[in-house]
Amino acid sequence: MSEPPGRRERKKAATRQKIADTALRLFLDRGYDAVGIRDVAAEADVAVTTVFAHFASKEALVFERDQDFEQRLTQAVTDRQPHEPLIPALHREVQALVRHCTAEGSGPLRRMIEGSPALREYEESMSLRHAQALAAALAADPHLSRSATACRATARFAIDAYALACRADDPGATVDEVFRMIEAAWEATAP
Amino acid sequence: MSEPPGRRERKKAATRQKIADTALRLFLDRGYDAVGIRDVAAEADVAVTTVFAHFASKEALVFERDQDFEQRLTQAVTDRQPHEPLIPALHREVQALVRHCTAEGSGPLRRMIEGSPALREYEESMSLRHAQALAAALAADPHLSRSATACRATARFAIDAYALACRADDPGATVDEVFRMIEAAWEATAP
DNA sequence: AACATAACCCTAACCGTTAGTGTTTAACAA
DNA sequence: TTGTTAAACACTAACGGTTAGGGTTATGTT
Repeated sequence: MSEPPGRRERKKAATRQKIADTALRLFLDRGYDAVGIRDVAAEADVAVTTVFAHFASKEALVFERDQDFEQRLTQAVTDRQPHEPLIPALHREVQALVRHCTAEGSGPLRRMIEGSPALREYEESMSLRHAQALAAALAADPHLSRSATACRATARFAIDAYALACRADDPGATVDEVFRMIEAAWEATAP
Repeated sequence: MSEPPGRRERKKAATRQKIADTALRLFLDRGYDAVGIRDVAAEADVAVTTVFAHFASKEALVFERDQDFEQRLTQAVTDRQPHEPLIPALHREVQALVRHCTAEGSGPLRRMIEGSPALREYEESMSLRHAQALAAALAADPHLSRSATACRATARFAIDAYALACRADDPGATVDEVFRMIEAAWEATAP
């Protein structure tokens, strides 16, 4: 799984990193809309096509850091202790994810995202994909035996909790409050 | 509120309608991605700039029909009988909206939307705005006196119900099931 | 009649994104 | 070592959504 990477892969990773770093720096410096892909490419000293060889879109440059979001969510479900109830495990993980997204130093980045419709849309779209992955994980858990609809709804509710908390005055309390609601909703689906 | 519209406004409305109709026809005919804005403009016999004077984006052309979605949702809350409990009223309205979106003849349109990432993203984005409007309506209701977080969460849950049902095998049953969950979640927030 | 302006047109461009077509260079086999 | 292959990258040109700039026409108003 982890062969010592050759020079080629190291160079590729370095190029990718350089592009991402340059982009984020320029975006935070001059504003997301004021920086074009051509600017990023020039500053990173690569061709425009190379940027798109590493990142699917301009928006993707901004969300380089949190790629494992989806994995962490689904693992919170699949890797929890046997017989540990679902909702507290999910609650804990969402709490952790929210802390990460509202951590010291993430302020300017969040402000930039909230300030750009394109970035907000992109983030929502990511969230929906994560909700679908989480729904699949819930549906696959043999201990849970709930309907597909219940799984899908609960997954979306959990993502809602995350989204609301990231923008709330008191993120921690928001996660707790919404998860009290989710707990009740989940119980209402018991077979 | 409703002065008899002059010739000018009538012509404007006619132009808008012609653009929307032409666009939808071409999209359903040849596929959303295969039709460019320049094609729509040419077929509707208007300038490209005129298209964007009436519609904010290419995607907006597709969703011309359901503009009153947001209004219907919030009115279901504000216009309900005095002392009528919130959730059943919301449940009924969402049920109606889902029926509208899964009605006979809406199939091709839905398939087109689901088939285009751009259209899906746009619809999500609309939904989020609707959720915010609904949350505001909930927060403004003097009979409800719930926290802002509870209102926001419930609003998003209701939108989730709509979104899930529109894509479900049995839309009606899906709305009912998710609203059973929402009812429980809402009760859990009682002061 | 004279004016103001809303609605529209045309052109040219900007920007994200992609296709097509080389060129370099790391990885590897002979 | 040398030759081969394929990945990574560069360059150019274009496409499609979107907008700015600047002009024309027709409508409502004085």
